[in-house]
Amino acid sequence: MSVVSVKDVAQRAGVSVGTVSNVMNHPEKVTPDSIAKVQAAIDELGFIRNDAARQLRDGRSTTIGLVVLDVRNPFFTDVARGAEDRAADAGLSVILGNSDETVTRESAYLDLFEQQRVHGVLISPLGDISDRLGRLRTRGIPAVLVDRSSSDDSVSSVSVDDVAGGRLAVQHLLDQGWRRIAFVGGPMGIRQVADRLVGAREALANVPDATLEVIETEALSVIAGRTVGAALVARAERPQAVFAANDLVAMGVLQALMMQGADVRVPQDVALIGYDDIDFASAAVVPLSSIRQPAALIGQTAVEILLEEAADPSIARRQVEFQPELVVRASTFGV
Amino acid sequence: MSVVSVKDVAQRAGVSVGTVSNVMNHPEKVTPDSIAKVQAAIDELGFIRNDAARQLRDGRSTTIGLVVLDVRNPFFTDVARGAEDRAADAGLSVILGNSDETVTRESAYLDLFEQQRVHGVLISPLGDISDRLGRLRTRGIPAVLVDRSSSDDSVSSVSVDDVAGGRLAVQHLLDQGWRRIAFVGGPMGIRQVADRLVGAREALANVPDATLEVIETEALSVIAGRTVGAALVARAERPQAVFAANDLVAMGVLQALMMQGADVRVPQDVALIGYDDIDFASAAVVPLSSIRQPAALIGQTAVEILLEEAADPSIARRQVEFQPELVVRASTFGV
DNA sequence: CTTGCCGATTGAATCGTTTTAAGAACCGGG
DNA sequence: CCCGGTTCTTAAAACGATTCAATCGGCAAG
Repeated sequence: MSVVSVKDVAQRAGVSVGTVSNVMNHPEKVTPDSIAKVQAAIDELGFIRNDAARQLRDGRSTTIGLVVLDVRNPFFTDVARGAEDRAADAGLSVILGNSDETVTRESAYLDLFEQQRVHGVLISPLGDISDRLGRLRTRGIPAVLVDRSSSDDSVSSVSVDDVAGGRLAVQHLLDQGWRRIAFVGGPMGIRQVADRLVGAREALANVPDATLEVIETEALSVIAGRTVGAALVARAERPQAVFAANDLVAMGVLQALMMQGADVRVPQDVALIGYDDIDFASAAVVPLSSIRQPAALIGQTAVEILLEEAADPSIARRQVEFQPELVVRASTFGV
Repeated sequence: MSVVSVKDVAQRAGVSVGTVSNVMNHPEKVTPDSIAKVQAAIDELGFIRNDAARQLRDGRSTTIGLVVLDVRNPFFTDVARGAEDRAADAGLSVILGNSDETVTRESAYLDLFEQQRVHGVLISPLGDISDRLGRLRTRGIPAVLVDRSSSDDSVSSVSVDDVAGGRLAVQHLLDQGWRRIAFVGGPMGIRQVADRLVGAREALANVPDATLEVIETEALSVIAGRTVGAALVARAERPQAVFAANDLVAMGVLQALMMQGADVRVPQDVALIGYDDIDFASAAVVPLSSIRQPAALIGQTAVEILLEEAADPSIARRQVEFQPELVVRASTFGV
C-alpha cells in the first residue's frame, strides 16, 4: 500500500514541497521549467493530493451538503441535479443526504456535515431548525433553505409559493364543477403540506357549497397514497375530486382506484390532481394533472446564494420565491 | 467565527487533549469521572470534531463513494438506499456521484473519491476501468462493481444476470405469440444494455420465424424512449412487440405511442416490456411488464463485500450474481 | 517505610498540505 | 564590479485529532 505525498513528488522533481504546492495552486508564481518538472513527477508517481490535509489547512472542504426530505421523490433528485450542476461550475461537489422525513436522520446529517466542515448546507428542513443553522453560521458554514421559505430573516431561502399552489389546484377542481373535495397528504408537520392545505382552503372560501375533507397520511409516498386510495374504494360516499399533496401520493391513490376489482374511473368517478409534476406524472395510467415547480432551477439558485454567502458572510439574506404553475391533464378533464 | 477544538475542550474540562480524544474513541480507558467532565465541556462548548484532522491522522475517511450511471433512474436510487442503510449500520455514510453515462464525469468522481481517501468505492462502471480500480486498491481503497459482473477476478462485483433477464423478457414476448420484435436501448457501450440484447438474441435463436430489430438510443432516458416511440408511430410497419432496455425508455416509448393523435394501442397494436421494475412501472398508462432486479439488496450486498475487503485486503474477491424475475402486467397481456 | 505494580493521564510527535517570511538567484544600471 | 530590485525557491510553521511512550499516583506486599 504505497502512499505518494507532495514530499515524494518534490524529491522526484528535485524541488521543494512549497514549489510543488505552488504548481498546483498558484502556477503563475512558478517557472515554466519547474511546472514541467513537477508535472512530470506527478504523472510518473500517480500523485493525487490528500483532501483531508488540504481541508485541515484551510478550514473548509470543497463540498456542499444537501439534505432532502426524500430521495425517492423525483422532485428532489431534480433539485439535486440543479445544485450539482451549479456547484460543479464552481469546482465544488455535492453530497446528498436523505432525511426520510425523520428528525433524527436530519440531525445526523447536519452533524456529519458540520464534522466535515462543508462549504455550506442546503436543506429542505423538517421542523424549525433555525437555531441549528444559526450555530452552523457562527462556525462559518452558511445554510440556505430549499423548497421552504424561512420564517425569519436570519437565513436565506429558495422556495415555491405553496399556498398559491394549493389554491391553483383546488381552484381548478372547482372550475371543473366538483364540490366535494378531499385533500390527501401528511404529516401536517411538513410545512409544504400545511401550506398547500391552506391554499386549498383559501380557494374553497369563495364557494359556499363546496366542502373539503382532509385525509392525513403518515408520509408522502406511493404506498401511503395507495392505502388512502384503497380506503376510498371501500367507501360508499366518495369525494368527487382529490387533491394529493404530491405526485407520489397521487400516483398511489390512482393505482388503488384503478386496481382490478375496484374500477373507480378517473376522472369520471373521482378526479385527481397531484403536486410537483414529476416526469412520471404524464406517463401515469391516467395522465396526472399537477402543479409544476421549477426543481432544477431551485437547486441552482440555492447554490448560487450559498456561494455568495460563503464568499461574504455579511451579505444580506435573500428570500427567493418562485411561482408554481398548473398543468392540466386527463385526470381532471371536465366530466 | 469561533472554532472549538479538542484543545479548548481539554482546557475547559481541566484535562489533557489525549484524555479528550480517549473519551471519544476509547472510553474504556478513561475514568467515569473524566468522561463526565469532558462530556460536559463538549456540550457546553458545542464541540464537533473536525473530520479532516481525524482522517488525516488515520489515512482514510468514514465515507463510501458510490458512482451510478443515472440518479434519475429509480433503480439506482434504490441501490443507493440499500447501500446507505448497510453503511449506516457500520457508522459510515455514502456520498453519491452521478456519472450520467459520461466517461469524463465518471473519472472526475473517481478522482474526487481518491482525493478524499474514501473508505471504499462502489461503482456502476461505464467502460473498462479495471486499471483505475487496481490503482485504487494499491492505495488501500477497495472497490466493488455494482450492477455489473467483472470481466476478471481482480475485483469483486454484485450483479444481476442481464443475459438471463434479456432472455426472460423476449421469451415472454415469444410465448405470447409475437414474432416481429424490436429492442430499444443504448448506447451499446453500456454493458447492461449489450448483455440484455445478447439474452434477447438467445431467446430468438429457438424460433426460426422470429425477427429482432435493434433500435439504438443515445441514452437510457424517458426522453430517448419518447423519440423512438414517436418514430414508431410514424412508421407504416411497426414491430409487434418492443423490449426496452430499461423502464425509463419503456415509459418514454409508451407515452409517445399513446399520445393524442397517435393512438397506437398497447398491447393490442404494440406490446411493451421494460427492465428494472421501478415503482412507477406499475402505475404507468398501461401497467408495464418488466424484469425485476433486487435493487436495495444489491446495494446492501455491495457494501457488505466492501467492508470485508476494507477490513482484510487479502481476502478473496467475490462475484455475487442475482437472478432477475419476470413481472407480467397489462402491457404484454396476450392479444 | 520502601518497593513494585498497575491503571489513568499527559505531552509530544505525527499525518500531508498550504502559506509565509526569509533567502537565493538573477537582472540591468551606475 | 557592486548594488537595488525583481522573481523564484525554500524551509518552517501552521491546521486539529490521534496515538504512544513516558510519567504520575495510589495501593498492596514485603
